[in-house]
Amino acid sequence: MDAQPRWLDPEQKAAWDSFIRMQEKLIGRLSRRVQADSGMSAADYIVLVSLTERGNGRMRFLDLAKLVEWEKSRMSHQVTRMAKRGLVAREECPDDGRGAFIVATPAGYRAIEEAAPLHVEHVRHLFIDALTTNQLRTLGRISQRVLDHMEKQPD
Amino acid sequence: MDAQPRWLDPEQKAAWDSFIRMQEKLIGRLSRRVQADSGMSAADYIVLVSLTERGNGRMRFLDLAKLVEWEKSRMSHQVTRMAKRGLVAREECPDDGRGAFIVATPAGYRAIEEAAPLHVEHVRHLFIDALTTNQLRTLGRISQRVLDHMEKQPD
DNA sequence: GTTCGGTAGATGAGCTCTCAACGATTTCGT
DNA sequence: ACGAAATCGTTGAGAGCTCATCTACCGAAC
Repeated sequence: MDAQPRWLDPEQKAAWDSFIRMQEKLIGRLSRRVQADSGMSAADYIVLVSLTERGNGRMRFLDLAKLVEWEKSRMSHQVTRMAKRGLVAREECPDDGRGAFIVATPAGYRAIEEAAPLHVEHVRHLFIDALTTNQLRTLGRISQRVLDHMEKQPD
Repeated sequence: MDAQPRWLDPEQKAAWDSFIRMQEKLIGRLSRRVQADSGMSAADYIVLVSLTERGNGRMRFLDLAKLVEWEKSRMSHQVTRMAKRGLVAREECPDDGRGAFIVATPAGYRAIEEAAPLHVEHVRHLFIDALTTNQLRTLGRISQRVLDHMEKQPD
């Protein structure tokens, strides 16, 4: 049966709404700014950061996809586009005939090194500066907690 | 000059990363679930909610766009698609020859009334249930603070 | 009443994402 | 060794978003 949905109480709803609005506005602004000052999309940016920071410029396709938590299809299209613009390249994997490496090109390194400082500044201005040290720490903990909670669920 | 970017310290970076990952994963899952169990995208959902909850099923085009903080172009395309599927309709505005009303159709009402309880359940399972009452309250306050901070900036 | 700037909204091109299907290889069971 | 199943990654179609541009209308100034 369960005909009565358990609606959120007003405080829960207010918190959820604030969170959603904040998050949308923040992400929206940040990606518009990154796009504006580096010509890269937020997706380009995160791919290059992951590749250079965590993989030393070279990573297996699916590892990269898992790292940023994208579907492989999305990553594949993204890599195709970035390869077309010369930011990354595909390389064959000797160990596994199906596999591929994604490699950051010199142009890719240049792009990310140029974009990163501006990106950090935007993160500061939009987000970090709005909060006290304690609030930021708290938000980090809460985020991690939601993340852990989701890990336990399928999907 | 300013050749040295002010990088985030490790704690700030960790908090930012957690927040970003959490937010992406959460939004991703939620919209996939809404899509899966109602056939509506998150965008459809929020448009219908805004329209029915705040406008009594009928709102001026730009008011709706402002309410959800979308560009008018996005809203226009969205309304076109939703109109094609019969969820909303456009109506002329007698007072202003340029203007238009967006109206939720009966099918739109049915769709939102069917989707809303499921939506709430997903929000609970993914998010609310992960946090204590206090944490949720805190997150709400922090979100509002970031929001207020952004309001003060252009863009 | 005409002209001029501003506002309401639509539209088209191009890029990005999702979903489902596919080809190619590897791995596993027997 | 051989067929089945799983894994790696690509592709195409269709939906969605952004940006620039466009038309139609309003309101005020002259």
